[in-house]
Amino acid sequence: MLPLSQTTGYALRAMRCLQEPGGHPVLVESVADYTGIPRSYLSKLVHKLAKKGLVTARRGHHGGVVLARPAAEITLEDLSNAIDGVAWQNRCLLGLSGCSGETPCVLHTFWQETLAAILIRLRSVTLADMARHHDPGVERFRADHGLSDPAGQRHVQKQVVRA
Amino acid sequence: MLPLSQTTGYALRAMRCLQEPGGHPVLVESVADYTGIPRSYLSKLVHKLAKKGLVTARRGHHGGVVLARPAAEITLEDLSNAIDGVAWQNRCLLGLSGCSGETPCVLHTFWQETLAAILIRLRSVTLADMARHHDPGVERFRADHGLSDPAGQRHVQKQVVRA
DNA sequence: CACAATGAGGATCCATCGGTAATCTAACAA
DNA sequence: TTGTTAGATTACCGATGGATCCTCATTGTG
Repeated sequence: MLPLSQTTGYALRAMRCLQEPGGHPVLVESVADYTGIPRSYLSKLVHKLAKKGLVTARRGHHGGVVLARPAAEITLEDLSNAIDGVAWQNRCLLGLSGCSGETPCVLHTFWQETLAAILIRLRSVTLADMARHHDPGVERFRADHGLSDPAGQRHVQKQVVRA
Repeated sequence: MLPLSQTTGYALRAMRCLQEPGGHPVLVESVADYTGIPRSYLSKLVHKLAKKGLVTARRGHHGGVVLARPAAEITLEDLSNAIDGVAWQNRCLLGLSGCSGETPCVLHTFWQETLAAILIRLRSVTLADMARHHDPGVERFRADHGLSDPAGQRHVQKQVVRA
């Protein structure tokens, strides 16, 4: 019922390897080799992300994939919505089709507050935040592919969530 | 990756129809008819809940299902754990098998805090809380089956969750 | 004991998700 | 134009979750 599928994890890992808009395209194959994500599956995933406007893909010589927006403007929520959709945010916890704001089920308010808290957190983390976190693997990858190093800081921004 | 499957919703709806330990057993078929949950599927679900020690089922004449613990001592977390298990609580958001407390991924702390917040909320709601919420449907069901009315208050206890 | 009531359990079906492989097609270079 | 290098597309496989049907096993009643 809740999202954040394995594929969303793939998307996160893959997009960490990409350049900001205008930068050098990276091959799907390179990303697959480095991350361990199956190539064919990653190819479809990239295509999906392209359709959602999160990345730009070009075929042929010097083709590859680039971020379609600055990393600082791509949140975990964007990824989740692109891949898992938003249907789960409207589903009744009890599975009642008639449950809504006007005719709420016993747990309607409780559940909506829970979902809101989750979404706030997902919205608080961007790709840029992830890049700021020290990660030898990704840094080596970027170096190997002649990509810019986005930053040097540590740790994802600490967040406080209230119901 | 996250739990709270459709089946967990079924379990919630079904267990709301049951009596406290020592009370009258209710037929699986009655619960199925009232809730709309498919009988055969509910039968298996009840069996699973029985194995997990949440309900007691007896076959034959005057058989049926009863809660194995007081409704006030059965939380949403209990239901979730019984049906969806706890594996999702230990999975890395990025899907990295090597991610753990000692070798955390970029989002390890963020994700653990998110899960903790969710669990706190799930732990804060009991079957008894749900019963206190006014619900004509369930009340009619209980009356039809000669079951006690657990309370008369309204609304699930308001919860505050902090990261 | 025989029968009826009632949960337990097996076989099977269908949709979705993760995954694989082969082929098609756009982009560029020589 | 021809060939090579990419991503795009299609078909298909296997595992899992939800669901159905039919039969088995247990429990109480007369």
